[in-house]
Amino acid sequence: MVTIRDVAKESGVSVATVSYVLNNGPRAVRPETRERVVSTMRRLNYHPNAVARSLVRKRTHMMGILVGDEQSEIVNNNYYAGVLAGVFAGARQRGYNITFFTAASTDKDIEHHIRAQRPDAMLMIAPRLGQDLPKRLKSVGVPLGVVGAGDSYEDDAAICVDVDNRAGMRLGMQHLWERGHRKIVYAIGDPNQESTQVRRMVFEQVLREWGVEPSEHDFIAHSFHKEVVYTAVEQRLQQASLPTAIFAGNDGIALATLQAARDLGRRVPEDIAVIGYDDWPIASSMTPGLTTIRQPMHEIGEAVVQGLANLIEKKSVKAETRVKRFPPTLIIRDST
Amino acid sequence: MVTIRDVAKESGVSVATVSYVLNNGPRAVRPETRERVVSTMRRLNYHPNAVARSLVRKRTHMMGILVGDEQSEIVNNNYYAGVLAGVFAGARQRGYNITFFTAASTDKDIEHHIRAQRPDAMLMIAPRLGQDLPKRLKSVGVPLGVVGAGDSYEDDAAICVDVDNRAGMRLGMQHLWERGHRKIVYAIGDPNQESTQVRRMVFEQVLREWGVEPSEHDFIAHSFHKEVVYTAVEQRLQQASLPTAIFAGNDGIALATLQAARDLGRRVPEDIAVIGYDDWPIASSMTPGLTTIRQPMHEIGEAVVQGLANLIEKKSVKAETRVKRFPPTLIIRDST
DNA sequence: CTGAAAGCGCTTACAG
DNA sequence: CTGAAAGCGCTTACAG
Repeated sequence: MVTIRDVAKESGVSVATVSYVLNNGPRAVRPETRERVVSTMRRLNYHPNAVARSLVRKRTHMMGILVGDEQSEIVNNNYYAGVLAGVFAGARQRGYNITFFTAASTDKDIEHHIRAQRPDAMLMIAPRLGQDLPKRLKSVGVPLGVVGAGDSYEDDAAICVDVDNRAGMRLGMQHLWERGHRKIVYAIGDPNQESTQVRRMVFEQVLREWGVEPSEHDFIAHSFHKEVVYTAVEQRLQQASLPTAIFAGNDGIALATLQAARDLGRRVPEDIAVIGYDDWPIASSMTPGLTTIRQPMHEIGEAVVQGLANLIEKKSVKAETRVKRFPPTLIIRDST
Repeated sequence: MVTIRDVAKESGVSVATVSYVLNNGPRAVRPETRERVVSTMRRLNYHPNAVARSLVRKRTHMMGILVGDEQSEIVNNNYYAGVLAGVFAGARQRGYNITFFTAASTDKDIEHHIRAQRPDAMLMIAPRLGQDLPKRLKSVGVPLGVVGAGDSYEDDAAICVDVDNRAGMRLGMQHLWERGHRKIVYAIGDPNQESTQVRRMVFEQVLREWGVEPSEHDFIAHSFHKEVVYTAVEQRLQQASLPTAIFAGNDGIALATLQAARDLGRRVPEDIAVIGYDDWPIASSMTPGLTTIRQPMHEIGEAVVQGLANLIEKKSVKAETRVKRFPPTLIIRDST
């Protein structure tokens, strides 16, 4: 590998000078000298070693994401994947790489890993509630960007981006109301997610506004696993006092719901309406096409990275960009 | 940040000694000394700087993946995502991080980026054919692992892992034959993918074995985009000389195919049978449940990383592990 | 406008 | 068993 020293020697200048042409400053270099250096860099096929650079600059141009024991999110959760695509796009614009830290499992391990690797920032996508990692990161001094956790980590995260879940839930409920639905069951996701909590709250709130007192019976599944959802829907649809609509916690839950309804011979939306949340790419291909609440996953992913990049580079960020909420959209298809 | 020097001073030893206890060798340290060093490391909350380490060791413990202008694969291609999950699992086992290089677009950029970042290896998942990146990487000296490209990059890649596509295609064709299908259309994917090429070849071969001369008319779509597939299937199903079955290039194509058939009022499998390829997590949730050829995506992802790790660490790899083919499985559901 | 030198935080021969 | 020192490949004050 050719180093800065080789280029210096070959150009008859000092390594300092080579460095200054490499970085376009901060000190000026005489045009002829710069020319000469540039051409020998090209001739020797020189590429500055980013590792050495990181060491002295104390900046790795890398943002980290943790990947746990099971990496099922990437495969089974299109929200996660959609946000990730946005994260990559944002990282590309700002010149960051995205590193998945695989090695760690306990919070302590993770802290160790991060202190060792020196990412410029860390990212959490749809984290579970009640983790103390954000606090640890804060003490380590690595800025944290959190996506899809509402304001639950607002104190310890530098950037919080999410969809406006209250608005999204109301959008869906209002749509069901307009379609004449009064008896609605919520096939709700993992209670350990902030979004689940908020949406549940709004669901109950809206029910009360309709003059209906919500009960535990209105919630089923409590999980994102398709098998669990399938069974829960199957059971609920065979009990007395049938709902006319099911609100699904996300489009994955909606898919399992459609499947259970189909297997029971129920027509959607005639016998039972189904509405999802997220608008996964496959939503329009479901049978029937799924009505759902769209989250701008790509924009959300881009936004965290932009926010973090601003923070890293400008050392500060406007208060109104620290916490960002994107508006959801109601996408009406054939399932309601 | 506390450094090795702080620990040395605080323990009354040299930095060399601290380094040797840190790495458990290669030189022995007196037990009492080691004890003392370990405890001050803990007390000072010391975490060795991986960047500095990488600089001297010339090993980053990182494998890189390129992400292009559009990152749609992660969202729309469950094969890619499934392999990725396996890659993460393998990386975790062997102590590597996975970095997505976002910055580059041209091959030259990419080479530059890689020379700068110094990944221990690079990974390509389902790459398009005819790229010269593999050759460039070879000249850079970074080992390359290729997944899902058959043997097309065998000369320049260090590790090639894939499913046995010939076997997979035969499995599907034989199943269709047994179900009585003689007139089959192949909704084929992007011709720029090795898998597409191989499967097409086997498709034609099997047809000839059946005594049927394949024609251009037997292939439709030539793309992985669902809109393109939808339109192609829609048109084909309204022409004369209807097929009794459609073989889809992957499960995404199969989904769009099912959708088109449904919208035309065709019953699956009664009017038209559909078989997919890959076995995405949603395959069982389609309407009807999709018969498909399963690829062990997770194992494939793990295998590349294991192969590369062996290469990096042992400097060599057995010839039989350099190229690896996993057997596919026929998963029979309700669409055939 | 430019060079010589210190330093980033480690590892590892060299010498005892 | 251990320390002093060189070196990995850069950046950036310091001095001219």
